[in-house]
This record gives sequence, structure tokens and C-alpha cells, in this order.
Amino acid sequence: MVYRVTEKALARKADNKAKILTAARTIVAQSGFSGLTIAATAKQAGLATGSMYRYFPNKVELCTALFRQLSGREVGEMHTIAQMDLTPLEAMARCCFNFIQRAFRAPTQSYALIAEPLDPALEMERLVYRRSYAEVYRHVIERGISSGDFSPQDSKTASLAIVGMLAEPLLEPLHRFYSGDKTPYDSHQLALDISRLCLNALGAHQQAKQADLDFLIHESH
Amino acid sequence: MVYRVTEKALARKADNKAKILTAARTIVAQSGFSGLTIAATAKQAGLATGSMYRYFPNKVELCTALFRQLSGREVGEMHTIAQMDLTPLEAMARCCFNFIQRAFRAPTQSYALIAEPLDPALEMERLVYRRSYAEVYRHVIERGISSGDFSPQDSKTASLAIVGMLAEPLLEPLHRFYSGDKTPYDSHQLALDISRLCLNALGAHQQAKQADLDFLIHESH
DNA sequence: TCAAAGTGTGAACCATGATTCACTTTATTT
DNA sequence: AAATAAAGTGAATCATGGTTCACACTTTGA
Repeated sequence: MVYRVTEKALARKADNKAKILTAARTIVAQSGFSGLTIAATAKQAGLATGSMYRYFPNKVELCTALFRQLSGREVGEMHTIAQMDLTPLEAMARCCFNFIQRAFRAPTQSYALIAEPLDPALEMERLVYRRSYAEVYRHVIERGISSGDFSPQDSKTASLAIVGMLAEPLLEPLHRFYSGDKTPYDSHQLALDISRLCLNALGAHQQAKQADLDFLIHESH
Repeated sequence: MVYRVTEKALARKADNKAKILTAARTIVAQSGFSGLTIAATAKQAGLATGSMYRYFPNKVELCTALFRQLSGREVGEMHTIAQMDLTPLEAMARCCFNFIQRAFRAPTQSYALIAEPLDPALEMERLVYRRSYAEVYRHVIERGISSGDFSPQDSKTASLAIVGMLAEPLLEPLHRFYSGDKTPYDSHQLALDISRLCLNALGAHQQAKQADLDFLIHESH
């Protein structure tokens, strides 16, 4: 045989794969998963439709990889906050607040991750994604239960409920962005309200007051 | 002209329309919206595919009508509870508890209404549906704020958060049912846990204890 | 009974978008 | 340069499932 795959070739391949994912990301950020067709992605990446199949065996794999990448980034962000040297109460408050602030910074993408109708195969991936969010919260909640910041409870259920509380009130405003409505929205107020609801739900000892929260969240800036 | 539409003819038409909706309901209860094709619905209703279009101009209309029917029933149920002569706290507790219990009684259908991936046009309907749930809760919350049962807050945001808290922890178990897994699930415990989280979130004055709740919800049986 | 209007039929049609494939081009080694 | 393997191409193919349509049958009122 006179042809061997060199590392250079492999690198080029990996590079192209990344380029495809970047293209896909661009499309999702602009028009959500509904705009993500193989043809459109190929075009955006500067490739022919057929070439896509040299990098991903089918569309679901591409979507899944993309979904993982995007959601991994988001969850990672929460994880970082959760790992900081904060009281469970502070950590929770910041997680909630930041989640919402981040969502409004990239509304179409957030809508895609949180609520856009997806192919059933991707829907599974979304469940995974939501569960990994919940896991991050669960650790914080457990710390909080031990420390007495939160009341004793099933941390799994509580963490899922938090995920729901965070996502649901975002639906309508994000959907508006997704369908092209550019009306501004007071996301700061919403973020505070929801954060307070979350802390209360967990039975935070001193009932959370908006003003306290505001301070709690912003004290380090 | 020698032909006039008689009331009899109209009745027959309405009757058939209802028969189609019943057929559609059967299918959704069994396999969710993903199994709801025009052909399958026609077959189930004992009609030809083409005939469907004498009753509904297109598929989206059919799905929408069905979605409204199903969700209207569910929301009506909550509304009934909310209208009963109960304290806001009791009303809220029962709404939460019943929502979850009902979901487990018709898991595939609930999954379809709450979380199944849908055609974007239907997704809008789902938003409406969620909002009307939220409206029911909103009234209860406002009563509760006035009475001092709940702490002062934006009732709109709070009601949406409640919807999210109720829906999210159901996702995984309902999805399991939807994909055919018949493992039983302790829905009673879950219902209690979530109800408590909801009441706490609203800042219910005395922090809700599981035992109190259990009593509260079941005292009239 | 007859014309007009409606209803039922299901195979044919159509739109969308993923996937394939025969072929060309490029990279690698001898 | 020649042989080989992989990558790139984009038009053709395929699958799904909604929608149409030409025709047969039924209902209605004069």
C-alpha cells in the first residue's frame, strides 16, 4: 500500500469537523434547530451536501454533537458558579440569576436548547441536558441541606423543580425573540423574581427578600 | 336551488367531526402526537383519508382542535378546584397535588400535552395552554397575597414558575411511559414533594411540612 | 323523479429534506 | 510519475406523510 493517513490528514479532518459544528452553531443561533438542514450547514461551512457525510454518519449525529456542545457549555457555566467558594444560598442565587441573564444574551439559542420542538432523538438529548443542570443544582441543594441553609428534602425532585422554575417563565419571552419580535424585556427584574422563588421553594431559612437578593448577587461587582 | 342544508345534515356533520376527534384522542392516548397521521386517524374513525378534509381544512387545524379539547379539560379541572370554597393555601395545594396525580393516570397523553416534540404551529397552542394553567394559579396566588397566605410578589411570574415546577419533574417518568417502559413509580410521594416546593416558593407563611400537606390535601376524603 | 349541492373515496400528487452514488480531485508513499 | 486511498461533489434518489382531485354516491326540496 502506498497511502497512509498522516496526523496532518487527521488534523485536517478534525478541523473540518469543527468547522461544520461552527457552521451549525451559527445557524442555530440565528434560526434554531428548525433552520438546521444538511444543505444549509454544508453551505455555511463551505462544503457540498455530500461531504457532510464524511464527517457525520447522519443528521441526528450532527445535531446531537451540536446539542452536546452547546448545552455542555451552559451547564459548565453553572458548574463553575457552583464550585466557587460561596455559601449554598449564595451559590444557588447566583446560579439562578445567571442562568436567566445568559438566556437573554443568546435568546434564539436558548430557546432552541430549552424549548424548541425537536426530533424525538434529540429530545432524549435534551432530557440528558436538563438532568445535568439538575445535577449541578442537586449538589448545591445537598450542601445547603447539610448546612441548614435549606430545609431537608428530596434533593433530586427539588433540583428538577428548580430547572422547571427557571425554564418556564422564559418560554414566552424567548419564543418572542425566536419568532423575530425584538421588543425589549426587563430580564433583570424577571431574574430577581425567579431567583427569589427558587430560594423560597428550597425553604431558605430567612425568607428571601428582593433587596437582599439583589445585594447577594451583585456584591462582588 | 333544490338543496338546502338541514339541521339533520348539520348534526350528522358535527357528529362525524366529534367522531374524528375521538379517534384522534384514542391515538394520542396510545402513541402521542407523533402517531397522529391523517391516514391513521381516518382509519380509526372509519373514514377515508380524503374525507378528513371535509371536516378539517388541514392537519394543523385538527391537531389544534384536539389539543384544545384535551388541554381545556385539564385546565378546567384545575379551575374547578380553584373555585372551591378553600383557603388560597389549600386551593394551591390541591391544584398541585391533583395535577400530578392526573398526569400519572394518563401518562402518554400528559406527556403529549406537556413535553412531546410538536409541529411549531402546535407549539404555540401549547404556550397558550400553559398560560391558561398559569392564569388559574395566578388568581389563587393573588387571593393568597391579599389574605396574607403568600408573600407579596409578581403573580404572573410566580404562576409561570409553578407551571414549570409541576411539569419538569414529571418529564422523566412520563417519558418513560411514553417509550413503553411500564415500571411503576411512586407518584404520591412525588406529588407531595412538589406541592410542598410550590407552596414554599410562594412564601406560604408557615413553612409547609409534608405531614400538614398530606392532611390538607386528603382531609375531605 | 330530477337537478343541485354535499359527502365519501383512495390513489395520485407534491413538498421537504435526508441520504446515496458515480465520479473527480487531492494527498501520500514508493 | 504511478498507484492507492481518502475527501469532495452535487444531482439523482428515496421516504414520509400531507393534500388534491375526479368520480361515485347520498341528501334535499320542488
